Amino acid sequence: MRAERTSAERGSAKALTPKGEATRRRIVDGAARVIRSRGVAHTSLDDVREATATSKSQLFHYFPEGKDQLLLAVAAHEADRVLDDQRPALDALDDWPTWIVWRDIVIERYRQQGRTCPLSVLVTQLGREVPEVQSIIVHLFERWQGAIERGILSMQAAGSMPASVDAASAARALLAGIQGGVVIMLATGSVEHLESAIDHSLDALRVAP
Amino acid sequence: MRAERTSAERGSAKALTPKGEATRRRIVDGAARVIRSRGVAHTSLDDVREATATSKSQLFHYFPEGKDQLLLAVAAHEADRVLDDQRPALDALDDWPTWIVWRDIVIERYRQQGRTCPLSVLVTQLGREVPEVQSIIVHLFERWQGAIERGILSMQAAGSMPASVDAASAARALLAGIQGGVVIMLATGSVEHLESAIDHSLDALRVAP
DNA sequence: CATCGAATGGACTATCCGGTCCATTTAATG
DNA sequence: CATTAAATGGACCGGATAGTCCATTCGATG
Repeated sequence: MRAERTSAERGSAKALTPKGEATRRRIVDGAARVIRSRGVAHTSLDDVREATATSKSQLFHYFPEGKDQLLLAVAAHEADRVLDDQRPALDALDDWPTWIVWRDIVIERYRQQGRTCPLSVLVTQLGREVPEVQSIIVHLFERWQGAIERGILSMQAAGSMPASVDAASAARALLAGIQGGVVIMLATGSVEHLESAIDHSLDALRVAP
Repeated sequence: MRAERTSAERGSAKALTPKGEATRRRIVDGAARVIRSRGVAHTSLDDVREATATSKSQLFHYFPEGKDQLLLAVAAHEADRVLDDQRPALDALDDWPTWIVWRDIVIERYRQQGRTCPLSVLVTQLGREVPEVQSIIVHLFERWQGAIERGILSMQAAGSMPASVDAASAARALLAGIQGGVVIMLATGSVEHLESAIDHSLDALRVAP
């Protein structure tokens, strides 16, 4: 249970052969799949074992610190997915059409995801006694907000967004709106709030005619 | 595990004597306290038993459907707390000073709450196989958003907020911003996003001078 | 082909914990 | 004071599951 060693994440793993790496990947992918469909709380290591055609010893061979370490790897995997799903628009918010495309991608992505948020579920499961989980989320938010902020600055430079607004603060507000929209969607099943949140933020970024 | 009966919540309980009600309340309060400090995932019925000076049979006497039913009661309890903590300002958003007071209350409340959100943790734990948990959250959001919307309408009627904005949509965006601000705070420990979200929403509601 | 470490298989253990059961005490009511 | 139902105490059970251990196979390298 306890995660004593603070590293053991990406780099320092011990001599993985290509075959080993493939197996490790298969485990993480499979675990992510199972968790997405069933929820962490109802996913046992045996479920993962079965879904990935591996044995118990393999699970502990690749994740010697146990289940928490595996869940951490899954969380990192899911966090990457979140941003990947928004690309390439997220990295090219340089004109209004791209902003609208991005808006639609985000809304559609979460509409499809529906009532489950693998990431939130993993995070609350691992809880604060596993500090690495927070770094994953913080890092995700930083990258996400950074991309938005870069977009705003780029638009301001082009005169397409008002120079009067503080890009960093606006990016924070927009990111918060998205997160909240998703949270509310998890309960209500509707993206209505997500849409309102993004649209209100974007409205505030339109230049006065 | 299964919660077959859809009621068994507030009303229909079977003949509780004053003493019984007191015990039941003690259990819910105590469970909420333990969960807040330790997280659901690491709270067993024995922990609750110990913290509330009760016996196993009492737990099942008051919550015959088991742990899920108890967690549900705790969730309802925590949801009520959320709104209560914002009163009376939340119900009197009729002038700008009250809006600012409310804003400060919300931010301060969550600043103090810090990195734990008992409600989110309960909800993700119970998951979708317990439908009642969603009603609790949806109901919370409805009441919360309703109060905000009433405030906006009241301000518009007084000419203190622009009549051009759609009160319902603005309330949705503001609520989403708050939720997202809290979510981000859970990861980063900072209320910066919460502040940005609320302030940007309020800025959009100021009448042009 | 021999060797050695990585990769794999799967039985087994230890333990935690939700839930059951029955015995006992408390308290309200006639 | 007798009766009855609610309230309480706590031992016990059964299942689930994280983690261990050792034996076996695979594959690269000399």
